[in-house]
Amino acid sequence: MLELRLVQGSLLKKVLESIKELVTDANFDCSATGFSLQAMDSSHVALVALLLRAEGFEHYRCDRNLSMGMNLNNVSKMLRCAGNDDIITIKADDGTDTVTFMFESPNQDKIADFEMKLMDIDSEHLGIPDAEYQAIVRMPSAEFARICKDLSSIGDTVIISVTKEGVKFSTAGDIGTANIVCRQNKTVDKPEQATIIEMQEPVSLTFALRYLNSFTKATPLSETVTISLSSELPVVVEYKIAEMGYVRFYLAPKIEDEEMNP
Amino acid sequence: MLELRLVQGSLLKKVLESIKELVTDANFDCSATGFSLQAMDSSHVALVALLLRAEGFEHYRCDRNLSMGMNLNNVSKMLRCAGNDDIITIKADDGTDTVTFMFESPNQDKIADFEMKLMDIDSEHLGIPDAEYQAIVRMPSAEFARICKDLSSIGDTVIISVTKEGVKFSTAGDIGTANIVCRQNKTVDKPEQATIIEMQEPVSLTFALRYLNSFTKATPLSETVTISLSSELPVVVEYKIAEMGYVRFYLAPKIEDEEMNP
DNA sequence: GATAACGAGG
DNA sequence: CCTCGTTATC
Repeated sequence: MLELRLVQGSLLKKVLESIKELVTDANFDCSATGFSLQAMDSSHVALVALLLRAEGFEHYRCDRNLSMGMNLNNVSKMLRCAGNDDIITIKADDGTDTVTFMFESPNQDKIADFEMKLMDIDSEHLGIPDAEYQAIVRMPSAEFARICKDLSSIGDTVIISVTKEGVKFSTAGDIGTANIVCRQNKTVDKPEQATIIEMQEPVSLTFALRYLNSFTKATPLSETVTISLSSELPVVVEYKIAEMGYVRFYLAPKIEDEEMNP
Repeated sequence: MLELRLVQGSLLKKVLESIKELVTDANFDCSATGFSLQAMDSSHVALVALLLRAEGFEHYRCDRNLSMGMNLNNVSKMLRCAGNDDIITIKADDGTDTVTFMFESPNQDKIADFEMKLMDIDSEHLGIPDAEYQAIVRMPSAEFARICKDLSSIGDTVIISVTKEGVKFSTAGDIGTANIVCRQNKTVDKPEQATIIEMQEPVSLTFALRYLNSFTKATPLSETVTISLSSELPVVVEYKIAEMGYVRFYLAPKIEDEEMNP
């Protein structure tokens, strides 16, 4: 028996909007500690990891570990039927192969329930090692989204270079080249407007903008994004979900030979 | 000679936006008592009835009954040229086959007139008997519109079931099922937010969501919608037009055999 | 032409 | 939070 009640239902709506472009089918894993998902994107290049900790729910009951396979587009269709201030409850009874999403309007006048069949999905649950990163950049998520969108109108890939002074995003395409430098800046009115760089050593890596632009669909989840970089390691683009967990996106850097012969 | 002056011209704009998706050509009937229209939708499944009473106009002159055939898309194109706070005058001289729409800006700085050829349209004017309905639901029009839109992302038809406690909208589709229950609620801040059920006996009927979604184009006309249901009778979805009349949509329920073999 | 996504205003 | 008006896209 599973019953998870989330008062801020809009959070779940945003989570699904942020990952459904990348992942079509995935298993949602429920345990006593939380609600999580890990899945490769359909072209097996990027990886999404979602965690919503049990403490973030108003009620969290999960009697035994459960892996529920769902088509994320269908989940998204159902969640779009929830109002932004609805309370969302996810239910699954033992011995059934369905999940129910229940939406309660704030004044309890409207109660909706949506039932969906679960699917069997093979998933290799990859252990993601905690790595030490050469550089970690924290910046406003809207600014990162704007940069990725802007650069993708010039080129297909971005070189992200971090030094102590700042982070540089560079691209090149048929029509020309572009460089956007964001300087470290801790002296701002609000901490979420800061750009902060924690650097062990300078690093410069190349990524496909197409995937980064998908990642930025998570921008509504957090004012801030954290980008963790190391040579030879996948970049981690993390959006924290207040009081509950995170959505993390992983993407392997392009190696230089690939850049020359795309 | 016909001359109708309507200070709140935006009303007429909204009326046309609400019915033009459903009906392409129709006769506008003018008599001493008011301005009305009755037409089937192009697939002959739904019926639209409009009434604007003479008292709602600032000037209303109609010397003899007149039936003016128009293409509603063309009328809508002209009315889109009127500002939302323009005063609209509809004119037709005897012995001509044209109608003139005149738009005056509030400060009288701009006066526009648009003349349109009338068309001959066969129309069987159906007498719509005043029926007793088993259940009449009054609810906020925006809420009804939201429900119809949400459910149509899951299924094609909706079962509307009314009991004393509330009204339930249910659908089923490939990805799952959905039920939305609205409880009767008279204790709200504003009367137009109430959901009120007048029920003689419980009723449950099935309708095509496609048509209901067209009906909800009339939502801007009224904060409130009234849904009148009886077994074997077409549902009536009514949007009252303040001080003037109404737009009513009629749609026959699907019978169960049709549900099974669509 | 209609819907979706975005940004501004109430 | 919702509504509107606009734009972009199919």
